[in-house]
Amino acid sequence: MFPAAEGVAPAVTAVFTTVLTEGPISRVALARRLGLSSAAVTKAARPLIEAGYLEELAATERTGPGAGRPASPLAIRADREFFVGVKITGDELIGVVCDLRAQVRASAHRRLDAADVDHVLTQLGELVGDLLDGPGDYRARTRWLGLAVSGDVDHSTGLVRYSPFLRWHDVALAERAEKTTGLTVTVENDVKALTTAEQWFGEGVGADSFALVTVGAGIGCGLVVNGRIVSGAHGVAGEIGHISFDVNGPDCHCGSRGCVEAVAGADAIVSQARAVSGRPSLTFSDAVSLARSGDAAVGAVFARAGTAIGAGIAAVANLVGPARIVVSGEGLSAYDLFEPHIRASFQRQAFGAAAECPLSIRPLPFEEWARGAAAVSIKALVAS
Amino acid sequence: MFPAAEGVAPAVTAVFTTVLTEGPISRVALARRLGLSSAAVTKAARPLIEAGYLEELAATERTGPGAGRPASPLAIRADREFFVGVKITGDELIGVVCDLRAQVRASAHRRLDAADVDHVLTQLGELVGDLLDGPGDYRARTRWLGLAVSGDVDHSTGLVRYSPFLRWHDVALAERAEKTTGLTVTVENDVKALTTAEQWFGEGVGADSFALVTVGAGIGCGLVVNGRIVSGAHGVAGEIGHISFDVNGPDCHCGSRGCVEAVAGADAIVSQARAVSGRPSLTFSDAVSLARSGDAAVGAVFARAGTAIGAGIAAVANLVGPARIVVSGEGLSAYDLFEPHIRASFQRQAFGAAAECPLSIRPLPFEEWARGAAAVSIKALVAS
DNA sequence: AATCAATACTTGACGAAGGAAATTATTGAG
DNA sequence: CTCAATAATTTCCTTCGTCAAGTATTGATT
Repeated sequence: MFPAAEGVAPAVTAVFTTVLTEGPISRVALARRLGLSSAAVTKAARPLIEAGYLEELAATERTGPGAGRPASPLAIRADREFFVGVKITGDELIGVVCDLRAQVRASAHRRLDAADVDHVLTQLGELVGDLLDGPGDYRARTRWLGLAVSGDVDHSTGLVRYSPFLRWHDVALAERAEKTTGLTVTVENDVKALTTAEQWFGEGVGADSFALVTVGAGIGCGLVVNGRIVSGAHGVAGEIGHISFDVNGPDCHCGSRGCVEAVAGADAIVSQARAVSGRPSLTFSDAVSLARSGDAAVGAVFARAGTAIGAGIAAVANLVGPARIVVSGEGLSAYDLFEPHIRASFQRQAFGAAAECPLSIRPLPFEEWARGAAAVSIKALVAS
Repeated sequence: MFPAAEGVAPAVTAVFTTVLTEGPISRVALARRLGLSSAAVTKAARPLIEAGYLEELAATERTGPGAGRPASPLAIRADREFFVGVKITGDELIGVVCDLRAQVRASAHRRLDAADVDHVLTQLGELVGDLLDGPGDYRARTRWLGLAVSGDVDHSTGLVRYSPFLRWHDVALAERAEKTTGLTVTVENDVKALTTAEQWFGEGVGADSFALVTVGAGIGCGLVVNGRIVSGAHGVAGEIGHISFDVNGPDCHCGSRGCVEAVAGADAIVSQARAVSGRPSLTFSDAVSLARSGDAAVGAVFARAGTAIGAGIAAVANLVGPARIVVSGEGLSAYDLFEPHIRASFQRQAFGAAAECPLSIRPLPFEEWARGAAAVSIKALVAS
């Protein structure tokens, strides 16, 4: 399988991971970066090159003084292997094929008529078939399938303990999906999957700690601290949506009041917008249009939501002090309406140097969720 | 120095750390616990025993089936080495001598007339002399001094970057204290030091993650996630005191409003108690007495403070999901006034399973800060 | 052009660390 | 008094990574 599979040589994994995340890099630079001797890097790189996972690039133009043998950087051979990632929602499957660098090569989706496990698996099997047997001829070079599900997921066993949106309890999803597809399956919580993608292939690269905040139906948060994802001892972590920033705020379905989600969740925004506009059938995109066309009352709803999100982000910054924070999600398709209020609120409530934490605020293509699932399976390959 | 000093054998450190924190434990149990072969544990334990750090206890009564050779558990020889820990505040030095198990063997303190570095160092030298040359004859078996300071501290270099209470900027404290005392000095932020003590020798033992909340002049929080202390990329972490739980709450000195500290800090409690009681010179202990004797208005001040602390703790639980939370600090000498409100507020705002996180609420002897400093130096010994 | 310094990489001998399996130690049960 | 069970140790071996020496490839200097 993977060159380091049996007898796991730490250096092999370290070298591969570093080349994967920090791009073409010479052996000497790797040695410095990893605290290894250059001899160790040479030895670790060889099986990876022989197995086709790495390749040597032509010497690049020199930097520094000018004398000396030029480096021949190691790079990932992105098309050595492909990975399928699928995000499972209550009414849809979104699937992608990614290469080793987590670049999306193909995508497809399927509507779900029901969320029962059998139906989902049937559709999943067909979706994977469409992706792998369609143009691109990925089938032969694909062994892994990553699934992303919202809710409480045990990544190590592939068990979905409880997923409220899907109404699943204790579903052995990895096992069943392996039977259906013949691929090796990883299952992960959707926010954690997205966080993994960001950690290895996005803005989290090189950062020892960072936070990813997702804004959509719910407000979630994936956390990386000391280079590792935070899971929560009781299965709860990153519940930024249920931090209360206003003791007198509106009731939240969780039983508390003034939660971020009760003000900034998609449902909350729609119902507030309906109330202030007097239009009971208004949708989220109607609200966005109204706000953009200058409706002050609806604009204030978005402002209030942005302020709440900023408060939640400030709490993250004050508590764990991530190196950077990415704010993303479907809700941020209207990010122009949120952004200034998120930033202002964050600056107001971040304590001292925490206010220096860079925020990236950007919308999130829905495919990203599926890409996150694929990223988890890439990580699983490396660990295998 | 330490048996594993040169050529750092990971197993030696792992064995020592585990015996230190998880008490007398047999080699076989250690092997299971650490994922090592029993042969490796035998080899790692030998130099530790020879150096006098560990000893073999007599076989204990058996558990389980009943047949087989009884285990001879390994235990720390607590009096093998002693450690001085000193907490430096703006007007006092509190010092202790601890043994290897971080048990306090002696303590002393000194008032400070000024907080300038020279004066502090002079007093520190005398305090250390008093502790080591007094009864107990610790001098010969003491090589380490741990210092705990509030503010921004670079533990790796022993530099105090900025300490607001002491008004210190960029003081090379470790270096200077080593010259003064002749001991090897570690410097750490006071809350982190206390957290270390709790992680290795207190309620954090065995927990992969936990939080320590200190209630006093300020409200602080030390966090351990995935077994490691959280430091914050920008030097800020655990600032639970500046999480806002009420957008319309009172102004805080940090520039925001409704911060936990602005309601539950010692100063905030005193000034609120003065306002409601109409006694402008009332002290913190006066407020405690009034509340305990049934003064409803002053009682409400404490209730409000407890509610604020509970909100902050709920934010920690929702975000990082620690295995347990310890609430402690000078302010909790009046913990009977806080406790029910902390718990009620926590339960209300903790999301889902986060509410299952056990809270330990207890007062904190002031010496504990100094013990924390000593614990950091014990950790430094092990890492050396 | 020949040489040299500088840097990148490779090779092979060595040593440290930990594992596997056999061996010794010590107990309780039959 | 033997046997089964568990704990600890010993011996031998593999693996991993370092060290130091050597090869490769460049620009600069003579």
